[in-house]
Amino acid sequence: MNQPTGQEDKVLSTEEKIKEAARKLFTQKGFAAVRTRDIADEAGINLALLNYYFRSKQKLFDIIMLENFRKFLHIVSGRVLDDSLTLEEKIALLVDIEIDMLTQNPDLPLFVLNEIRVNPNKIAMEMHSGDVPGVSRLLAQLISANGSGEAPQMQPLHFLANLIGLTVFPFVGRPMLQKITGVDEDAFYKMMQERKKLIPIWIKAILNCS
Amino acid sequence: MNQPTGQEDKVLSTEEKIKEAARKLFTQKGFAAVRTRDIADEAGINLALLNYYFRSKQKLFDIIMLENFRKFLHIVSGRVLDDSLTLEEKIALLVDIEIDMLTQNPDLPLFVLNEIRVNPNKIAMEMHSGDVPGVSRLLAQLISANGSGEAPQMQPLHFLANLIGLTVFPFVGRPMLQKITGVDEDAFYKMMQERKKLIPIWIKAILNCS
DNA sequence: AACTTTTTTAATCATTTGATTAAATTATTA
DNA sequence: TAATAATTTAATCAAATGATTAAAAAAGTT
Repeated sequence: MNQPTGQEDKVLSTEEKIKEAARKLFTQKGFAAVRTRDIADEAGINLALLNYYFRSKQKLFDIIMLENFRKFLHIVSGRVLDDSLTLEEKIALLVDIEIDMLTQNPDLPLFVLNEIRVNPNKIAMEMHSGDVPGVSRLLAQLISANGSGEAPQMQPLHFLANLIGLTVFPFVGRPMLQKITGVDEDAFYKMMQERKKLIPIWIKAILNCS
Repeated sequence: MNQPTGQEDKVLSTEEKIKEAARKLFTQKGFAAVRTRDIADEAGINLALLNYYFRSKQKLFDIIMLENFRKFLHIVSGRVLDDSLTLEEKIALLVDIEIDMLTQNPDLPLFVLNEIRVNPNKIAMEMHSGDVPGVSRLLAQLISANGSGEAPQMQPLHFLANLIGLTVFPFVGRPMLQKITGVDEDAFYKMMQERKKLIPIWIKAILNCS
């Protein structure tokens, strides 16, 4: 009758309904701005069930936070990790994957960046002592490229800040950018698709100009 | 005896003490995560004085929000507005000013970006119907440069996203970037100073490569 | 069907929190 | 100095909020 028809959260267990409601609200507004009653209403369940399944608001939040972190960071590791691609190819792949992820989860980066600022240590173990798998290999590749004459030197932090900044920032600043430029939502997301091709070119230009 | 010695908030009126405490906490943690008692404690005043001087938590927050917005956006307009500088010169000036501002107010961008997301309309009038003075002139200059053969075409949104992304993002993502790259705080802020010179070069390279 | 376990509900608790009040203190004015 | 106004304080209120409880309903088991 009703297979996954599109958006409705049918055929979800109570526990899943709560979690999805919590994910939506927490990711949108952060821990402090969300009431447990908001979550219960959004999920369409009795308030007590939240505590029945998840013990406390904080424990529920922690689950969502961890999943959001993984979604934001682990994108990188999976496909970029193994292959023996060139630096340029990896960049192109990474940007492509990341922009798709951001298009589907536009609230994610602001949530993650806020959480990291509030609690820089809680994330520490998630990127196990500063080692997000894919990224560290990418940086190693950058450094070895630094040695060869191919591209001039660039500090890993500058490189990462540029790559993530160009990729992620437009999503974080979307309302501001739209307001200033007058671009509507459709056009905005089309331009984000354009950036899949543009950012790798720009990064290359940046690497070859200092 | 004690002139402005450096950091202490001496010789501040009660009203000013409350406002400074509120600015610090609200900018750091947002509206919902801050208690009026936190503000009173931080300011070292009686809780009732907050309402005596500012009526409500919301009204106090609105004042701080407006000032933070102006600080974040109006940087641009002042000095970049009048001069008859070239596009490149304006970019260099803008990046320089903005990085100094961000170094002194590292919490500002995340606060502003959060607020804009929560309430995109409240900001609308602050950048009066999409017209931040300095920026609109900058974009006009970009578009006219688009016409001349000097630099290839680039959409204003891409241009702005790149410029702001390269400039602002490192501050928003500082804890993450530090954790991944292992760069300590001193080195980080030194690199932000480097970016004053680097970003204009990079932007130029980006404009000349598509 | 009888019984047990799991899930759900409505009601309630204890704290927290934004705000107010009336009295006390300090500063200002006449 | 006396009177008046402004500021500050401690106590308190009412609503919001996270959490719990006991009973009811549903699902599962024998």
